[in-house]
Amino acid sequence: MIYEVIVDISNSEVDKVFDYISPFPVNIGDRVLVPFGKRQIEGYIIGQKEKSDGSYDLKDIIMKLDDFTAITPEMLELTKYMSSMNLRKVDCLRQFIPTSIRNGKTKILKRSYLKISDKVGTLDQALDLLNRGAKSQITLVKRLFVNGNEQERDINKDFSATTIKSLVEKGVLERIYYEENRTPKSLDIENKKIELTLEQQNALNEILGPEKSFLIHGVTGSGKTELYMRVIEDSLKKGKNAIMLVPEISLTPQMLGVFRARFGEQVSLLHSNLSPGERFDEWRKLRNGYSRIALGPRSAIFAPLENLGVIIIDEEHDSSYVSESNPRYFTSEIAAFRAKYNNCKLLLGSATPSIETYYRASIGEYRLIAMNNRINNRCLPEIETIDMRREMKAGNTSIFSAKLLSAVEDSLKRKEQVMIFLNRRGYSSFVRCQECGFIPMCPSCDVSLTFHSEDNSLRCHFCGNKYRMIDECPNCGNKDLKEGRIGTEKVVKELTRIFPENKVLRMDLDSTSQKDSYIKILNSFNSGEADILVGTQMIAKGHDFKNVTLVGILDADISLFIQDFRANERTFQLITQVAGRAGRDCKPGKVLMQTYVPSNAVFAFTARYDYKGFYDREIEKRKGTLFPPFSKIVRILTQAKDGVLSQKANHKLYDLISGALRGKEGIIRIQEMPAAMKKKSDYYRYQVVIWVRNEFSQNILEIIYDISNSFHEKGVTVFSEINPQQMI
DNA sequence: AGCACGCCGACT
DNA sequence: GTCGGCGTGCTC
Repeated sequence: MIYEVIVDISNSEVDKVFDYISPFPVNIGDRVLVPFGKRQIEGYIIGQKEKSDGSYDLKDIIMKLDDFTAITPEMLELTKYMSSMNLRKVDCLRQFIPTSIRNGKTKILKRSYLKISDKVGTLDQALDLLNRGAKSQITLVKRLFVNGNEQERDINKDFSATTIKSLVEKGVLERIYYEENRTPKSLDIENKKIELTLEQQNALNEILGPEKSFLIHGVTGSGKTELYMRVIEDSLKKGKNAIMLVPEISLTPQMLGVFRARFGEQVSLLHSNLSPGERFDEWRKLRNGYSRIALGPRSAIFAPLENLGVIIIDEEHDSSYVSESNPRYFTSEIAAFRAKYNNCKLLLGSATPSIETYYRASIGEYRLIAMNNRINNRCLPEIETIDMRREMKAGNTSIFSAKLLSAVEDSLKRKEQVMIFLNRRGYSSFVRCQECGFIPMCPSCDVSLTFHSEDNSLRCHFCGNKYRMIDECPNCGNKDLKEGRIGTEKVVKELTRIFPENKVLRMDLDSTSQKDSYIKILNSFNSGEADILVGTQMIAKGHDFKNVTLVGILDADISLFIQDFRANERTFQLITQVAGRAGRDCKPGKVLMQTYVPSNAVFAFTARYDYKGFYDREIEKRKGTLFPPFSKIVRILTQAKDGVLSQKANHKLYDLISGALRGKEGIIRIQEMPAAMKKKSDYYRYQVVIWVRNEFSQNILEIIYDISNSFHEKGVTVFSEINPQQMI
C-alpha cells in the first residue's frame, strides 16, 4: 500500500501529495515522521492507493507521531473543501491540531501518587520490613495507612526524598500515576435555569423541528444564550455534540462560566490564549469524547468533535469571524460545511445580522426566527440624535454638544456612570464642510472620497475614479473644508478639564497594549473607581456595567465614511451595540448620539431600533450597485519595494486576467488601481479588483487563482482574497 | 521551508 | 589559487 502524505511545511511549493511506503500499519489521518530530502519532516497521511502515479523511488515512513489518529475523515473532507478556495492544505490541516501537539513539547500531565504496595497487607507487616530506628519512614507509612494514597508532591513537603526512595526500594511503597487535566479559568456563575418566555419557547420548538439552518434575529437581552443552551441540551440528550462560537476571546471567561454552570465538565474551551498545557488538554478531551461542547472564538469551528448535533455562531455579524490572515476563511462557510457533513443544526444569532446573512435568510437558505422582546420586559434605551452642525452655528466648536455635557453632569451628580464612545478606526481622512457637514462622495460607489494632497485630488479607492479637489462646498458655498478627525485621547483630556473632580478612563488600542491592561481598566470601571469610560469599539461589546445610565456617541458618522461598502452596516451595528450598554439594570438608560449628518437615514433607523427598515434600504442599494451579496469581489494585491515595479507587475496581472476573462459571462467589472494604502511598511501596493456575479463565481475564481498563483516575478508578492473586509 | 549545487568577488 | 556570496531547483 502506498500512502499519500502532506508534509508539515507551510509553503505552496511543497503543498502537494508525496507518496511513501510504510513498513508498519498506519491509518489515514495519522501524523507521521517522513524522510524529506535530507531532512526528516512531520506530515499527515491524507490517503492511500495501490500504486504511485510517477516513477519515484519511494521512501519509508519513519514512525507514527501520536498514539491516536489526529485527523478525522471529516477534517480531511474539510481540508479538501478549503483547498478549493485557494488555501494551502497544510494550513488547513494545522487548524485541527493545537500547536502544542504538533511541536511535541507538551505532554499529558501525569501526577505521581504514593500508595502502600499491594504486597503489604497490614500496617504490622509493613513495619516488620522497616528498621526500628527509621522514624520518619514509620511515620510516613502510618500516615498513608490512615489517609490512603497521597500525591507525591504533598508528601514531599513533610518528608525527604531519601525517605520515600528507601521505602519504594524496600517494596513497602509504590508509585502510581494519574492523568490530570489542566483546566482554563472561568467566572463563577450559578446555574439558574429560567422558565422560557413564550417567544423563546416558540423559537426552541421551531429549531427542534425539521429545518436545519436558522438565523435568530433577537434584540439585545432577548435571551438568546438561554435558547442556545436549550438547543445544546437537546443535542446532548440525543447523544450528539455541539460547537458554540463567540466573537472574542475576551468574552469567553464569562460565557464559559455560564456554560460550565449548566453543562459542567462537558464543556471545553478552545482558544489561542490558553496555556499550551490547557489547550492540549481541552483539545484531547474533545477528541476522545470526554467533553462534548467546544466553546471558543472562530478557530473553535475546527474543534475535533465528531457526530455534531448543532453549531452555533453568536453575534454572527461580528467581523472577527472572518480570518484575514492565512488561512483566510469565513467561519460561516466552514460551519455550513460541517453542518452539512454532520447533517446537524446550524444557528446564527445576532441583534444586528449582517446584510449578507439576512439576505440569505430572506431567500430561504436560513429559517428566520425573530425575537423582538427583551426578557423581563425591560426597554431598550432611548436614542437621541444631536445635530452638531447646529451646535457649530450656535458657536460651540468643541467636540461635545451642550446637551451631552449637561447630561454627563447630571449623571455624575446622581453618582451614575457614563460611557463615551468614539470610533476612530480606519484611515478615513475624508473631507467635510465645516458649515453644513457635506462630505464629497463617489457617484458610482457610495463611499466617501479621500483627499490626496500630492495632486490635490479627490479619489475613490473602490473604483479608482479621480476628481479635482473642491475649493468650496457645492452644497452651501462655504470655503472652510477640513479633514475630520478627533481621537479618544483628546476626549479624555477635555473631559478631565471639564470635570476635574471625576476620574476618566480610556480604553482603546493604545491604552491596552500591555497584557491584561484591559481587564484592569474594565475592573476599575466596574468597581466604580472611575466615573467615565472613554473608548473605541473595544467598549462596545458584551460588557455589562450595571451603573451606566448614559452613553455618549461622538462623531457617530465616522464609520459611515470608511472605504467600504459595508460602512452603513457597520455603523448601524456599532451604534446599536454601544447603545445596548446603557441601562442594563433597573435604572433606565439614555443614549446621546452626535453627528454632523443627522439626516442620514442610518441614524433614523438606529434611533428607532429599526433593523428591518435599515435592511430593506441597504439591500436595495446593494442590488443596484451589484455589491455583495449580489456579487463577489475578488481583489489581487501586488506588493513590491519598488513603486514602478509594483505598478508594472500589477498591470501585467490586469492584462492577463482581463484577457482570460474576456467574453466570460458573469463579469461585472475589472479594474486596476493603487491600493488605498499605497505604501505600507516600505512596500508599494497596487491591486486588481474584479466584481463577479455570484452564480458564475466558482469557475471564474478558478481562472483568477490559476493566474495569480502562477504569477512569479522577482521582488513582487501577489495574493488574492474574496470579499475583503476592508480594502486597505 | 531548508538544503545543495553552482558560478563570480576579496582574502590566507 | 580558495572561501563564501546567495540565485535556482528539488524534495515522494
